[in-house]
Amino acid sequence: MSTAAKTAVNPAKPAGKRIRRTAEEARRLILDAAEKRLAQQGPEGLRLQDIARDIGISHPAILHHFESREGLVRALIARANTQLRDTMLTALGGGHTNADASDHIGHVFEALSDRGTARLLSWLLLTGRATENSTTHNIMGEIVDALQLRRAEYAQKTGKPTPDKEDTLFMAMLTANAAFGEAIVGRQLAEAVGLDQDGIKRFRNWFAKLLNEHWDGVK
Amino acid sequence: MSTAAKTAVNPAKPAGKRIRRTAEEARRLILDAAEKRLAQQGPEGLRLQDIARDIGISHPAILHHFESREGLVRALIARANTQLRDTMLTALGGGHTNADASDHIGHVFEALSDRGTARLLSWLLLTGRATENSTTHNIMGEIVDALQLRRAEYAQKTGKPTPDKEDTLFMAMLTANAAFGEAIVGRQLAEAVGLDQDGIKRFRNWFAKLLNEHWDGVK
DNA sequence: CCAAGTACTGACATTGTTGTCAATATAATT
DNA sequence: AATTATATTGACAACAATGTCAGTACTTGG
Repeated sequence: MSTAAKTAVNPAKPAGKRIRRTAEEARRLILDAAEKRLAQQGPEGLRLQDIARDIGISHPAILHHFESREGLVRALIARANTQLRDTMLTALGGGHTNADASDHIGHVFEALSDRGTARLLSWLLLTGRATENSTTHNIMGEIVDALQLRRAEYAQKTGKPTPDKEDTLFMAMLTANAAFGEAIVGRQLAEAVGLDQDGIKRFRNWFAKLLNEHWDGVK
Repeated sequence: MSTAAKTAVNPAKPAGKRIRRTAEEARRLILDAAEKRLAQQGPEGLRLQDIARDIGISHPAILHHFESREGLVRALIARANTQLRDTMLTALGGGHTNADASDHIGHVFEALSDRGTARLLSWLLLTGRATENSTTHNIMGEIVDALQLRRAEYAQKTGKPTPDKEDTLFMAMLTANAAFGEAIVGRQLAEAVGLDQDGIKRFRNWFAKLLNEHWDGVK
């Protein structure tokens, strides 16, 4: 009986200007927006509709580029990982041939805690999603190796014995832990004890110095 | 009109044994289950139906005890905070009159990273829910004060000058950051570099020793 | 043993979010 | 200019999660 007249949609289609990006551009835009929301509002702020609204597109567009929400998350993980590795390696590698290692560790520290990278990765780890990802594996290994190399050079130059590799590993681990911790509780903690931005800077310097002392003075 | 015959529900009510707890017991049970799920599966694992299923009740029961999901979360925050403070203060206060401060810091470290407390708090911080809570405020302040006191005593006993309070603050901050970091990335990092449980223990000892050296050797 | 209070449940309402689909607009190519 | 490819959209479908409600069963106090 009343089966018909259901296909009629909207007779008036005024037609609008539509921004059309390249797939790559669109993906980048979406990932940026997603990352921002994640860093600002935490895990529960990752809703397709919100992200879409943030950049003025419709949410199916996101689905078009990433298949599913899960796909978006995966892409987010992948990008965060490569970004992290790049930042880390340049922080360790480029130019600073003469600087000591605690300086390098400081760079690693900043690479981790700056931007939302650490927060993002923290969430991924909290949700248990980054388990299968082996990138962390390689990163940590590379860093420790690089550090150990520098320490060996430094030790030879100053005539001291080459430090134990586990000691280097622990320095790197402490740095990573502290950096992640700062990314999460840093702001809270800082304002809890009345530290301003400059105080945080002093803290980082203090930490670098602590590592330096240890670097020089290890048995 | 077919308005009637809609009130008829289930004619057969076999009646079943029903477990009835005291309100307090029920609340504790629910909070435990919620905490467990949060620690295991992260933020997205906090669904009323799941929690209810875990302990064999219906999800409206949870709502009955906590008003709303938000109420449950609040209760979770409150309990985590008091638990944390209690653990911290006993770790700092009781009995260890002669132990040095890095030992105390070790206790704080473990109090934070043991159980799921740090993970739980991390999630709360990541979602920005613990902002208004002033407990962190007091905790951190108390700890730093207590530490500073011990350092002053220690300094006087060994004839050294009383160390700067900011130095103590930074030691506490580093410890907190590292503990939180370890709670989140610790396991990942450890297995990434091939550290077993014993290795993690060695790392903690190493860290305590590092703080000890600094404690003694500060200018 | 009766009554009152309340922990608890099943069914339903409501809302919000992901995902699907056909249609449309825009850029690139011929 | 016409054709092809695809980025984009609005409307709808499907589902999941919180919340509501009337009614049920257990405990306690008289």
